[in-house]
Amino acid sequence: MRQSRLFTKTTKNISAEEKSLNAQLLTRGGFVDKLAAGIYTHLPLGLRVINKIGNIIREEMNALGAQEILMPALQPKANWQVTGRWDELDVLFKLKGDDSKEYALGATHEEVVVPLLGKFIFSYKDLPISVYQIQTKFRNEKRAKSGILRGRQFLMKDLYSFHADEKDLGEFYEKIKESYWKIFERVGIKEKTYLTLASGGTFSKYSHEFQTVTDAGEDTIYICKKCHLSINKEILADINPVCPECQSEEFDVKKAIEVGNIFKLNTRFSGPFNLRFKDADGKEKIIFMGCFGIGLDRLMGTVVEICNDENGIVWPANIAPFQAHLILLKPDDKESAKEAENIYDALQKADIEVLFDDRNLSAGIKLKDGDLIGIPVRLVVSGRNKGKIEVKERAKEEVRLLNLNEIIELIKGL
RNA sequence: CGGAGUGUAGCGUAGCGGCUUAACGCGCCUGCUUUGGGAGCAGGAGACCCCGGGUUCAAAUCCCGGCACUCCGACCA
Repeated sequence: MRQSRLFTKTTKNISAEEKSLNAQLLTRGGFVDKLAAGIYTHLPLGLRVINKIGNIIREEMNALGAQEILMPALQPKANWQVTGRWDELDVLFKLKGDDSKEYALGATHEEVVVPLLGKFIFSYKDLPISVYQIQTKFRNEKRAKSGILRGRQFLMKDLYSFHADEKDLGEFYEKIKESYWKIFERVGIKEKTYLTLASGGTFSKYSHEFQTVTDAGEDTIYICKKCHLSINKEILADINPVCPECQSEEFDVKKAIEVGNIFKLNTRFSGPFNLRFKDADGKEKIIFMGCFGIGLDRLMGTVVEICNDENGIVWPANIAPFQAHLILLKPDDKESAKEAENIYDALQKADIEVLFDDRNLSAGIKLKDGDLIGIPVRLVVSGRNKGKIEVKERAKEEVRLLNLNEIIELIKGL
């Protein structure tokens, strides 16, 4: 894509009121725009990141055999009354149509997915099954905060699994854990992420959260020095002061942000909706469920909180908005302009996503913008280096002169 | 939902009761000069000073009430 055609612009001036680092960098770089507290537009660069995160999640969910669907955000009151959550769930947005029928905006989708699957699951032969979606969630947070980390509207991957018994649910739960680790590895935050024992809410005693350590986090976790399992402060009183996994009593205390949460719902929702199946022995049995979430916006914000330096964002290669940032430093120099056009074409033919800064602006602006936007590989064409292209990786200091083939190899290897 | 702070041009800010005809920086437009780390000169456009009420000869400025945003806390299936 030609940067001269990108309608968003970077800016130096953002409100002193915006304290959150992820919001500062994403706003300055033109990735997001805030409409209201906790409500953001994804601009072209930001949407590309979100889509890459979404596709990584899709690949891992599909690998588990889960099937992608898309459920409605607008949900009838009646469904929420079945589970009692119309009155219980204080973050639920409620609204009335002209006909005075009442609706909820989906804060989560158990109330839709359970009756949905009830239309298709009859026999033990239909189990297990899992479905997921990537969809907008609405939660009326009393206080939106931390930039895109806690919004009132956000994209979430939520997967719901259906099982014949508790044992099968437990096995699937372990598989999801592995799958989540792969996702967090691919988006570049695995090293700072800890499996964390947390409250199970109203569903079960405990759940597991994937908590990524950053000072921007809202949660406090106790990381076991011995086995690296961590414990959310919220339940520490229950099991204090011993790690359930290894009995160690030594912890590192850190702030962290919850990037994923996995629950054994058991029969909390299959019960009220009477979701049953006929087992091989001819008996009607209740279905066991699990639910498994990852917030996409929050994941993007978490990556930004971790991957940055004083000059801007440093995107991990797998989720960067583009793979390469080609910068034509002196657009008036016809020879290097032609060279840059040729490189642009060649990279695109090699199937590399490239942002081409062809703007007629000063060198300083272009280089600063490049660092702020944070694309992993920067290619500078200035007419200075005949036959070679100046290459700098965003995460490194070193500048190298390479030819086109070497560059393509470098980018594909990241 | 409690506490605190802040709302002035597209953005960031100054001005906080009378030399105010609302100023400065960024951005934007014109022209010229520039081009390896947010360039220079000259000219120009752009503001219901958040909304509503009040005090006063006089309100961006003081008072009251909204609304919005930010931070702290509570909350966070």
